[in-house]
Amino acid sequence: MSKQTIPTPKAIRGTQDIFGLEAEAFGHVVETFERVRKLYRFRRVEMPVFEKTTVFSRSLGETTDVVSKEMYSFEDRGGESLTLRPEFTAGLARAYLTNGWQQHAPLKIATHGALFRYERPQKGRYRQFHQIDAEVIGAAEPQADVELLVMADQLLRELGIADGVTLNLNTLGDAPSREAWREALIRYFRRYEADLSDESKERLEKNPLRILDSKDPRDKALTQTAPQIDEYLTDEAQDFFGKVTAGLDAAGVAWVRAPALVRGLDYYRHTAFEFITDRLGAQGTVLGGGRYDGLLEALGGPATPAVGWAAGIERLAMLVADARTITEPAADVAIVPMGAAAEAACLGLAATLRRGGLTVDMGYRGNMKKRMSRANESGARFALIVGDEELAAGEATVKNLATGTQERMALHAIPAHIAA
RNA sequence: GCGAUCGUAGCUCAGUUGGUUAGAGCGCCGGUUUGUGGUACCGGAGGUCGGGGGUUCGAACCCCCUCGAUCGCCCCA
Repeated sequence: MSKQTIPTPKAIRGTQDIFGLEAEAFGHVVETFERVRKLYRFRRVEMPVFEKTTVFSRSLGETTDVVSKEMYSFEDRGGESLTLRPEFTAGLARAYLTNGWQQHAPLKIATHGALFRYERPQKGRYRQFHQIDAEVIGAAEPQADVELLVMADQLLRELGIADGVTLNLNTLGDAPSREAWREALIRYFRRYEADLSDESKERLEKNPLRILDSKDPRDKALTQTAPQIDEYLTDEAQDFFGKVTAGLDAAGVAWVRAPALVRGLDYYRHTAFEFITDRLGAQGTVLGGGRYDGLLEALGGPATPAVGWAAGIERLAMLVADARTITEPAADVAIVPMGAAAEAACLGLAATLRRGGLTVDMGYRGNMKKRMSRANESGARFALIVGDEELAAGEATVKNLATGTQERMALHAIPAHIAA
């Protein structure tokens, strides 16, 4: 562009500047979420983007990858370790405990905003990314799981991206079920340890459930015949899962059982789910969540059942943009003043029309040809041309940009003409 | 953190085995038209070839480093 001696700073890796149509798609996702969440009476929450590091390290577990290498942590001037939130749930749980929101239990809340993880960027995966999030805290009932899932389903439908998206559903059972299953898996995989991929050999020690969703063909051969959670579900856990699936069926939400869908951390119980699309490659999960009875205790609170989900706005926006359901809003009218006197008068005209709810474009500069050209690009149905002649008569020339026909008209008659 | 592919104009890309002043389309600006857009024609601006180093008489092209992007792995709480 120019010979600069001052180098322009570049954007941070993994961040994005979202503009125009993409930003419209992004906003559409958030607006749709806001609308749907109100239908289900989820209350809005605004949260800080940073917390004490312990909020995340305790709730997520010190040894998880997220905590050990993916958090943006720093010390403030008082020497306290703070962290940009890598997820919503831990902060919401903290707020629930520190603000006494127990009084509202069961509390249905929703929020959205930026999250930060120090990861290698990929399609639909960024270091600063954005999610919408819904949680029910203080409800042990399967109805909470159902309500969240039905809401998620409705959201995807209203976004027009439900085609090609499948709800994958699993249960991890209650604590005894989960523990029995976990031990059975360890016994099973230890027998075939030599045949496992290197990653899964390590998972066997750290996070055995994760072997089940390994992509390595060597592992896949073994996971086929691995013990299933169903064999280890207690009656209570079975009953819980049955109520969730029955609720989904009653609400007309399609789902498939995904026995390999797991959550690594111990406090995950019962329901685990992901809405997965076939259109985003390796980043196919479009919305995911589950029940996390036990998290609140990890933060020093009383035993509190909770369930929730989150969805990446960028990924949803990509699907929305692919579906071509989004356009940048067109103007209703474009005003084309000619001359200084007309320009001043047109500021008044523009304000009047906008106060009346019309979308109005009026350029800052340019000759008439240029302004007409801009009027055309704005998508306006009408151009209002005001020169000295019109001004003197209290009129404007109203040009229909689609047909090219135009007529002189009194200013006060314009709103009705446009509305017609 | 690991692997692969790729960085040329605002955008999408071309650029021969290394060989003069690096091209096209779209977009942008101006003109044909100083009160009329969308079409057409004419003209113009715009490039440290991502950055640095090296090889060579000569590098957009070859080599090394680096930054970034894309795709995948790990991970996805």
